[in-house]
Amino acid sequence: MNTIKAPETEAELLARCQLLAGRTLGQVASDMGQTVPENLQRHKGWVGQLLEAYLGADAGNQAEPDFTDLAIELKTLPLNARGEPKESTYVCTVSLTESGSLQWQDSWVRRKLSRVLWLPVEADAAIPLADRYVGLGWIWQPDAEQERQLQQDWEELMDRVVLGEQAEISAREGEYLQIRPKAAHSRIMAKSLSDEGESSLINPKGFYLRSSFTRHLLATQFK
DNA sequence: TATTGATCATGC
DNA sequence: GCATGATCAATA
Repeated sequence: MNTIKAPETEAELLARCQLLAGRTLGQVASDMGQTVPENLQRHKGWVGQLLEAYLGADAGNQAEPDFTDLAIELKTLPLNARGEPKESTYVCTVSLTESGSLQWQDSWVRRKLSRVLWLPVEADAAIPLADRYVGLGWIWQPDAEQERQLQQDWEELMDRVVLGEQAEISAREGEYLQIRPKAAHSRIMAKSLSDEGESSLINPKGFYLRSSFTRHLLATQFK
């Protein structure tokens, strides 16, 4: 499979996005010397990893932005048949052990979302994987209002994590940012901090952006 | 049918 | 196990 060097400037990255726009996943996979899986049931991260490779993301599975030099995070935006975001977007794992002293300003969520390259991709189940078109990506930074919304949700959720209530947090909480299970399966256990400062075992959780939030981003970008 | 909770692949 | 990349599928 082919390897592509990381873009050196934001302009170079955007130029690559323009090459990508209007092409199908099958064409991109072919360029990269990859084969398209039959479906995504056993390849859930395939689209994201293919596009990372095509654009030259260099962070691999490190806890860093995809384009380390540019400090830009790449996220695909799966679209349904109506051209709206189909799924919530995974942001990062909930910090299990360092939750106590964390401030929004240096939180993992804020860092990851400070500069995001959104890349819309068709994800309607009726379209064969290889025939799905990639849209035009754009670089987003939260405006004051969006950041305020995210910070508010984040602080409410983190308050409960700090109180040792992480195990009880449900995906119903948070207006734009939610916490959901994030694991290989529901029986694996990770360390968390209980209210007594003891460690307890729960299943790991992650932060997600609700599709209502990304839908708004999309509408603002292409209005 | 939208949403919540569960699950799949990969690298170290 | 935990980080990356997400979508699947049961349920409300």
